[in-house]
Amino acid sequence: MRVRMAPSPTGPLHIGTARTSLYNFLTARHAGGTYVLRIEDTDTARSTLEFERDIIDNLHWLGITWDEGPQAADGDDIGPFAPYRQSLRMELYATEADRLLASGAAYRCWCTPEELEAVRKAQEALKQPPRYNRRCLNLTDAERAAFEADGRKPVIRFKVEPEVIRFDDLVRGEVEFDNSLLGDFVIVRNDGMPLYHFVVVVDDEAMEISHVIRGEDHLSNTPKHIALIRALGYREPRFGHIPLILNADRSKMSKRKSQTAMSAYREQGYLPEAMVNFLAFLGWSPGTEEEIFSLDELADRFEIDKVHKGGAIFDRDRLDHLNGVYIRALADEQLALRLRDFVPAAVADEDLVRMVPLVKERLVKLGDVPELIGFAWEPDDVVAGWYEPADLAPRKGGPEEARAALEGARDTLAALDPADFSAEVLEQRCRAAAEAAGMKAGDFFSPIRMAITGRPISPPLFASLELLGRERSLARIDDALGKLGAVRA
RNA sequence: GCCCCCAUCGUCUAGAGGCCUAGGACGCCACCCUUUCAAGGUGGAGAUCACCGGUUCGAAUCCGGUUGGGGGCACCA
Repeated sequence: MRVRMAPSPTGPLHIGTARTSLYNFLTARHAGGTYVLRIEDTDTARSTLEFERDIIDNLHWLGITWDEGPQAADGDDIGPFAPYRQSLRMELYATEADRLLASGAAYRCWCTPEELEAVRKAQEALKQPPRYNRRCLNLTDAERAAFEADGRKPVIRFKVEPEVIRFDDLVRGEVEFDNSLLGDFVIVRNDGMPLYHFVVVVDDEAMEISHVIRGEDHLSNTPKHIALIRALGYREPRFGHIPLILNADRSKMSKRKSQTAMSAYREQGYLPEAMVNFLAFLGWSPGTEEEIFSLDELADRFEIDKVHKGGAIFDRDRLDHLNGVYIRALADEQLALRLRDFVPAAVADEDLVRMVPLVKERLVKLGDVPELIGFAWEPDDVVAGWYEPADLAPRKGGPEEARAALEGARDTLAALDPADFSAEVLEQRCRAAAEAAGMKAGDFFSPIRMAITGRPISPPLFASLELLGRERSLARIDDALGKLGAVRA
């Protein structure tokens, strides 16, 4: 089995392309087949090396690897059928187009876009299906010469025969189309650039692809491909059309309505293993109630014929949940490593590891870490700037309660030997201080929380104090007391 | 407009004629735990399986139609 993914570098790696790539990858891995990456960059106006780099990098990030094709955006292609970039395979396409021309399966057409548009309009007015009227199919030599003399450059059209095309789709079963409804489509532009429907067929044959797994948006293009395959005398691969990933309104997932660039998810701190797990289940399930799967486990269990037919909405809530599951499953040191890029470089690695237990079960995305525990590395005055004096008051109480709690906390912390500055001792002493002040624990702790973390919600208070240390904790409590005093004066 | 595909809780799904008074998960609600927020635990609401007909002793599962949704019909991919 040889499968391939064929992204077009006309944009960053799209969630849908990633899922299609994943399904291809899993299919290949499951069967012990070969996986090929081919870059479809025949649209030179829109293709860029930057996008190619983004696609390859993010595919690698997900853990998807391939046996043949470019391994890096600016690296060499590896594999027996190199090159794997279509822009480098022009001679082959030219040769195959010539074969089609020679056999009469294709012909040159000199119609201009304006003429084509006029014909289309007329057909629509007559409620006829809009398709090419074959004006150039049987031109005389004189007519062709006239067009050439006119400076017109011809496109090459494939002559679609009126026949019913049937195929057994890997996920949809028997499907049939009536090609007599199709117009003769263009396979080579008038600037000599071959077009998608043509090159995809030529390359799949050249690269000996046995299974073509792609999005459902290509289902109705398949009869064109099969017609081309037959005209060229190629072997017909198996086709499998997987359902589309949808926007919340059930239209095809688009940049307009959803976040579609994989890099955006990566930057927010989604874990690749969570993304892979999530994507895999958008249109497939193992048929059991298990739902946490690693890439290897997926490769083991995935079967293309168990893929669903209906499209699936991209559900952020579910992705968030899965991401949390994967974050919590990480060992502290591992999580610290993953968090590295989301925390200022000035924060020492060992300090970062100490922060992990405080944030681990609160993180939805790695990128949430500054919001959760930024107080640990931000300077005291910055943290003090996060709240107003009034925010120090406990839920039920005012400045007086805040002052009482803060003063009680200051005395308690000041009396502690630095060696005893642990969450456990802190909690014990502070509870005692709350009782001495005649306050409920919650009311007593909340002003302290605000003073220490600058926020009304935070990781556990005493662990936060321990993390910060005695001096910085005291300084922040004094800052809070100062803000309180300023109000009173 | 034409062609094709699809259709189970709001969402992702289990379900291949009797195991289904339709199961799980996310989200939502309540309670428990608790210094806040999470995490965790327990419970709950939520689907006449789009609708109508047919086949069958029996249908979410098979067939037909209807409706709804989606995709495709480029000198884009």
